[in-house]
This record gives sequence, C-alpha cells and structure tokens, in this order.
Amino acid sequence: MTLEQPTGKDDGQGSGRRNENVPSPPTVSAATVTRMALYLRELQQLHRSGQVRIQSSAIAKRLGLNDSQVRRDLSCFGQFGQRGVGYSIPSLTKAIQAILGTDRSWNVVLIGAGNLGRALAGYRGFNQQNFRLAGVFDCDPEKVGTMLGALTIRSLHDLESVVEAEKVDLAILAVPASSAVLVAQRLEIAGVTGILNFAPVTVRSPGSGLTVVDVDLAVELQRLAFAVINQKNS
Amino acid sequence: MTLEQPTGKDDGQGSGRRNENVPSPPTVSAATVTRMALYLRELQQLHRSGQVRIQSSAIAKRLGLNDSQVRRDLSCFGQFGQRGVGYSIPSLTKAIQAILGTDRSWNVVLIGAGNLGRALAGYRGFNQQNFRLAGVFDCDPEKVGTMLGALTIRSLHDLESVVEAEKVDLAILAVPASSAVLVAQRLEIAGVTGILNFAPVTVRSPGSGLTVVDVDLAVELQRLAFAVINQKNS
DNA sequence: ATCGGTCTGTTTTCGCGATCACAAGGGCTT
DNA sequence: AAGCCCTTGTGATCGCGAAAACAGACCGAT
Repeated sequence: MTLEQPTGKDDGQGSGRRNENVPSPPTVSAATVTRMALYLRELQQLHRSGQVRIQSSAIAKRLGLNDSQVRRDLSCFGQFGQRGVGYSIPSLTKAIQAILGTDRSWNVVLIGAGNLGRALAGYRGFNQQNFRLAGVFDCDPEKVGTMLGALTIRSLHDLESVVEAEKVDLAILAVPASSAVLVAQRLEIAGVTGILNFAPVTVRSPGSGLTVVDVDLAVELQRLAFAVINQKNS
Repeated sequence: MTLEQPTGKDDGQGSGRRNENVPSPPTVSAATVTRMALYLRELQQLHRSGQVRIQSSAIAKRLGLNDSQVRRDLSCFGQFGQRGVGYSIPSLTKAIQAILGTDRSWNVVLIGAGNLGRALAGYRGFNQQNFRLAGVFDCDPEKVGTMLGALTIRSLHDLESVVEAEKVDLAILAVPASSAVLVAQRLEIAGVTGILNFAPVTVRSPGSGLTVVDVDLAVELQRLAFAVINQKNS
C-alpha cells in the first residue's frame, strides 16, 4: 500500500508536530472512517476524565471491537503511537481531527425547520465538533423571519446567495421527502459539496460529484426490530 | 452506514424452521438488513405512485446498487418474484415487513424530551412503520407533566411500571451522554429488548442480550466531512 | 547496560460480502 | 404449440475487510 513515509525517523520531537498535512489516504473503507469518528469520541471523553494515555486494547474494549482493528484503522493514516506505551490522548485526538477534517471549522446550512430541523439546530454536538451553523431555511412563509436559536429562519429563495456569501460547505437536509430531491439539486448547483440527508428518499444522483450521507430514522428502527427478533432465538 | 457489531453469529442451521412463516435466515449480514429496509422504503413509495410491479434492476437503480445484490438479499429470506416478470409490489412489501418484523405493531418508549426527543416524538415515519409511541420520559421535574404531542411526559421513576404495563419492546434513547449508560441498564432490567441509541456513548454491555443500534449525529457529519475532503482530490 | 515485559505497526491468513455468470422458469407473439 | 425474450434465483468467483500472528521499538527494573 501507499503511505510511503520514508520516515527517516522524524527528527524526533515528541510533540504533535509530525503531521501538518494529513497523509494520503491509501484507500480507506467507509467502515474505517466511521470507526475513526468513534475513536475520536472516546478519546474526547477520556480527555475530559483527565486521562492522558491509552492503549489500543482499551479503546477496542470500550467500543466492543478487536484491538488489532483499532491499530489497523489508525495505521491507514500514519503512526500515532509509541510501542510499549500506547497513544497520547491529546495528540491522537488532534491527529484524528485532522484526518476527519474537523480541525478546521465547517460552515453548514440547515434546510427545513420542522420538528427534526429545530432539534438539529439546537444540537450541541455539532458545534463541539467544529460544525458552525451558518443559516437555517424553510419554505413555509409563516416560519420565515422567526428565530431559531440565534438564527433567523430565511426563505429558500435566499439559499444560493447565503451559500456563496458564507462559504458554506455542507448542508443538513431535514425537509419532507417530497421536496428533498429538488432541494438537493439546488444545493449542489449552489456549490455545496456534501449533504447529510435525513429525508427518506435517495438524493444522490448518478454522475454528480456531490457527497451524501443518509440517515433514515425509520430504517434504523427497522434494523433494530430485525435484530431483536433474530437474537431472541439464539 | 453504521458500524456493524460482531453479530452474535446465530448459528445458521439452515433447515429447522423455528419461526413461523418467515424463513429462517441462514446467516444475514447487517448490510443486507439495512438494504432490506431501503427496499421496503422504495416499494412503499412506488406503491403510492400507483405502480404494481417492479424488477430487481429498477430497485437497484433507484438505490444506486447492483441488481444482482438486490436479488441476492431477497433470496436470503425466500423467493418472492416471478421469473420473466419481476416482483409484485404489494406482496413483496408485505413480505419484507414480515421479515423486518414490522407487520405487527411495536411498542416504543422515548427517553429524553430535549430537542431531539421532542423531534423524534413528532416524527411521522415511526408511526407509518408500525412503531407506536407508548410513553415519553424525562428526568427534568419541570418537563414532567407537560404534554408532548398526545402524550404526557412522565418521570423516569415510572419507567419500569410503564414498560411492563404497556408491554414495551423497544426504547429510543435521546438523553445526554452522562446519563445514557445508566438509563440503558434500567431499560434492560425492565425488560426492553432493543434500544435505538442517540447518545454519543457506548451503551452496549458485553454479556447482555440487549440489542443496540447506534445513531450518532456528530459521527455522521464527520463521515461526511471526510468523504468531502477525500473526493475533491480524486 | 541488559533483560524481560509490553504495546505498536505490519504481514499474513481467513472468511464473508459483492459481483459475475448462467441455468431455470414464465409470459408473449405468431 | 413453439420459439423467443425477459427476469429471477443461485452456484462460482473475486476482492476486501477483519482477525490472527509476528516483528520491531520503548520502558522499567535489576
């Protein structure tokens, strides 16, 4: 695989200087990326509890994984640990943030100020991970102009101008299924490069460069129901 | 996609039909189950548009999948199509509902009436898929007693009694991370068999029979950010 | 300084999921 | 009724992700 960091033993300075640019991704599976985000979550929690060092086996145990898999996932992006010791929680945290791209701030717009949209606007986890809400939109004239948190709900007409003015990268799509596809197309044209889609429809178009991550809450509950049924008789 | 846990490997015996009409799954991957739920979603949408028949290739195209994979997934559970013709939308819909267990009603409690909890309580998709909200709980005394939709928010003290009285199967966990693990333990003891967990912590305990599906919104955004970054330079 | 213990990073192996390819079955046309 | 086309269901194959095994590095104790 790639990742030929000739690493003539990087003029050793223990502190996290070693990766200013995230190394080239050799080819990373989606499952690995998801787990990276989970590692980050656990590391941040460990940091809050005052811990400063951790081993792959401990991370694995917390998440119900194999310790070898943790090391393998991390090794996709570089070398972050010390043999015989483990990982420094602060520096590994920074490293994973750089890998996921959350070491810098992302500008996000929220489309749809219904039940789900309002909840998402108030979700602290987004801000904590460097996602900044730059605008909220709805097509309902009665909602437009009212406040949602610190932001004023704007008309969908303003979508394109705000995306450009605020240099918006990502969008959270929390509109009904009937309008999701159309809004997604507008978002792509407006220059948004990624959509977190909560609408229960397929929004990803074939030849587009748009990146979409889908979250369908009904699907998740159905997965749960199936798992419950098929675990009882084991 | 979510992380697939090391599924308890339910020993595919293959022949024994232990569970009524739904054929015994030889061994079904988590990915297949997720796709089954997506097939159901598409079929229901097609049904509303008046269509009555569909081919595996058309389903695949809608979801951006390979048609062979659609047929393979379905074949895990039986034979539902007609060669040369395709699948009857109504009957395949019913079949998948039976497979996922949503042909009957599930009783669900919601724990946590914060931003996210209130949004989930109002989410129509749950009711449409036969999930019935049997109770809403919160530990905040100021919220207890107030209404949320058609339900009164109850104290967490009543959790166990309601779970028993209402024959609750599943729980949706939308509480802060700090209390999620404790609540999950209470839910399991109370007799809940599955949890849809929105708290950004691991609530799955090692030796328990509890089934957990995790949805971490911050993780999803991080996955999106990574995908956006690594698609630009391709 | 050396030795033993520990934990990482990587190679190797294994198993499964996704794709391919084809046989089997049904409908339509003539 | 026969032949053709179409689509499913499934055996075969390929590729990749996960687990296991191992080699390399660091620490602490003696």
